[in-house]
Amino acid sequence: MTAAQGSGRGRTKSTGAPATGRTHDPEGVKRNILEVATREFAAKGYSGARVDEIAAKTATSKRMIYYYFRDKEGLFVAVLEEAYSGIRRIERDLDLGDLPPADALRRLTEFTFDYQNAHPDFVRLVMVENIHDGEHLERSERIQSLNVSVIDVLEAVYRRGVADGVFRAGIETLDLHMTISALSFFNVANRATFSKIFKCDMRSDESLAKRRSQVAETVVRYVRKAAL
Amino acid sequence: MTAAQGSGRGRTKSTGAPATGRTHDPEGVKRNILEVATREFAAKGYSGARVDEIAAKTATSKRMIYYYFRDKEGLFVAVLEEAYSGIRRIERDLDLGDLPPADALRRLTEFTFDYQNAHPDFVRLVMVENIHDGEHLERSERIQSLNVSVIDVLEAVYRRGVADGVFRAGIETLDLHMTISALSFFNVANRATFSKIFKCDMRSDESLAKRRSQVAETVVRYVRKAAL
DNA sequence: AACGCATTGTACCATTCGGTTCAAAATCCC
DNA sequence: GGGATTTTGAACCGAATGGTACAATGCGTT
Repeated sequence: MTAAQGSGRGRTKSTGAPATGRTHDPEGVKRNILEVATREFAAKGYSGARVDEIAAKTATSKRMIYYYFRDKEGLFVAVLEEAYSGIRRIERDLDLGDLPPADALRRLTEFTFDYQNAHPDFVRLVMVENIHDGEHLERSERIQSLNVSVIDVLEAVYRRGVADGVFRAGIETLDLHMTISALSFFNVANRATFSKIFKCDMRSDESLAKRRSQVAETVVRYVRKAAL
Repeated sequence: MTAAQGSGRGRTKSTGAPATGRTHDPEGVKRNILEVATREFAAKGYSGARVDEIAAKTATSKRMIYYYFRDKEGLFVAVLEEAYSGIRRIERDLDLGDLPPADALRRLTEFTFDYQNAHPDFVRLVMVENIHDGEHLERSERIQSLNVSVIDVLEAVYRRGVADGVFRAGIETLDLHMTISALSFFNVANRATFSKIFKCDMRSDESLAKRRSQVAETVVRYVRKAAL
């Protein structure tokens, strides 16, 4: 919060370096603010995050936060929107090719697991939002309108599996998705308390790889039609 | 925050009713504060909870909070300790009788699922603590010393299942517990966002019962030795 | 019946926090 | 190249917040 900003912001008048930094770069400024705010809200929760501190870690000033996002709540909603569109975008591009249903389901699960692990900030924001009963999520039209494509992908895989006779019938896609989410989410969300209480490491590459395959196995076994 | 406290606290001098309320009742006062604080921290997170508001909802005053718990952090740690000893106490008394391993595992899972559902405040406190990277949990000797008896119970059931040839070998108890926790936790923790995004109800008795049996089924299928 | 300690209430304080004022500077567009 | 508009910064503000000073009251003990 000291050196990163201040007097010499590297895009001032005299040296005249319009190369990278335009002096007016609204999108860049907004993006910058959102990135910093994402980290702060994820790290300290909604109330714990301080607008002043977010501003300090930004290349711009507090004034700009209020200029672009109106107030703290507006900023948080924007952060949430960004975070949610992140996964949705990736989910949409998820291509399971023509894998056999069980393999496709396994891959989809592992993908979810990996995504959550790679994006702890997203996971934490979801936690924060849940503490607040999803009130911000409710307020955002943009999030409401993001259609959840995982469900479709998952549905297709499941149907294929049932048709092939490898999956048992009667499972609802949403329930299946909930299982996948729950197992993936927990590993990131409850890492701190769980690992402290049970004195284990949940972040090492080995633990992650191991857990990842367990989660996938759990999901597949849940839908697989029992042999015999 | 209005009528519940104020002038007539029902235990004042003149009417002299020593029946219930002793004027000096440290334990009662502490308990009262902890109850209120639990609700507040669970509802609004650590930073979002206000000491003044907790005090206002108490039968006593802010002064007492600082007198007994030193500061806001001390209060939160005490709240966490209470919450954790809650489950531990129940876990300890969990008796699975001589149920066949699969049934015992199912019951243990359902028990965990039910407990979390019956104690959303506990779940939320764990979320809050995770947002803060478990720093308070680390500080509490009392929590550190609470031994986690579920693991022993689970271990016993699992071993019995392997011995009986109904469970496959090679599963670590801790991993199994993580699966049970994850599936139970999610339903309470992410209720708000999940139900809003997928437009479903996760609190009705039917959904809960349905989900409960799915979770148990998921766990059992994970450990059960595949027929054939 | 009075001492001393645990317990409680009131009023208050310093700081922090979200948010704003006011005006300057840079840019765009003609 | 100049005026309207957008973008930015520093200082400032009132309310809220965590925490305390101080005094007082009740209680068990002797």
